[in-house]
Amino acid sequence: MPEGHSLHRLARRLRRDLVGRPTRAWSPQGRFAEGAAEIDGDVAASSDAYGKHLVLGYESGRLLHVHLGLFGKMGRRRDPSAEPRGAVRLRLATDRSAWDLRGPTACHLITPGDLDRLLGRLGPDPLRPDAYPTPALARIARSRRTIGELLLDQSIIAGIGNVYRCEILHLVGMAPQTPGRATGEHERARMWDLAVSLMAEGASAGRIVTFPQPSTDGRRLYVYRQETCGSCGGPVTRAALGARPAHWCPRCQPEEGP
DNA sequence: CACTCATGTACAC
DNA sequence: TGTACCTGAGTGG
Repeated sequence: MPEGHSLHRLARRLRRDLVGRPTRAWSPQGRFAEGAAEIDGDVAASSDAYGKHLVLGYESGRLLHVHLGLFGKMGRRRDPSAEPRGAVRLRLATDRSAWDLRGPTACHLITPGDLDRLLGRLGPDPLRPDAYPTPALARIARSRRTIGELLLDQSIIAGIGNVYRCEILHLVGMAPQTPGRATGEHERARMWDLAVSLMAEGASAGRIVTFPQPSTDGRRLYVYRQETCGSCGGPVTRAALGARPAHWCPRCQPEEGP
């Protein structure tokens, strides 16, 4: 699940649950024992998502940075004293609940300088109200890289993952191989607007839905990991683009010139 | 049941 | 460039 929408949803739930409360922290699995000890008992002050990154702030000024990666999870337990199950990297518990972090790519305490550097290498996040997309869209307009690669580059736009990339390209009718510089201004603006609206819906719903609901066959996506295209019913093509498999409909998303 | 693959980085080499 | 992360949905036997 963890594209940007999941992290924003998680940040909101953690904010509701943790902020303002003294929070016990420890590492049942042991791999974050020292970091957890540093924030143990601290009062949580903020919970924010930036693209796919989660940052919890504490009243002491300490900052906890989490990136879930591909299969990291952070799940809520109602009973704060419930026994952790499995490989729990970090448990955060207040008087009302506990949160268990498993399998993250990153879980570190960071300095304000680290946070600045992190934010400095992220592009605008469609889910942040202050996001300013103009320079990012201009970079796409100048780039010889493919639009499929550019949409996954977190330093251009932060928070889009493989599902949203494929779905957004379908909705604008563009093949992922299209060079950034071959995209039109209107198409670039529409890709950004789609990212904003689709990811906001995903954050509220808790899952990615791009196909109009209710769909008769339970379909939620047009092309990502689909056999047939949700628009025309034709076969969906799958091919690695950069490191990751892209899915698109060659009929609805024709390749354009360079 | 065993096995593969996945919504993604981070780091070792 | 390859591997770690070590979850969980889906597939096949």
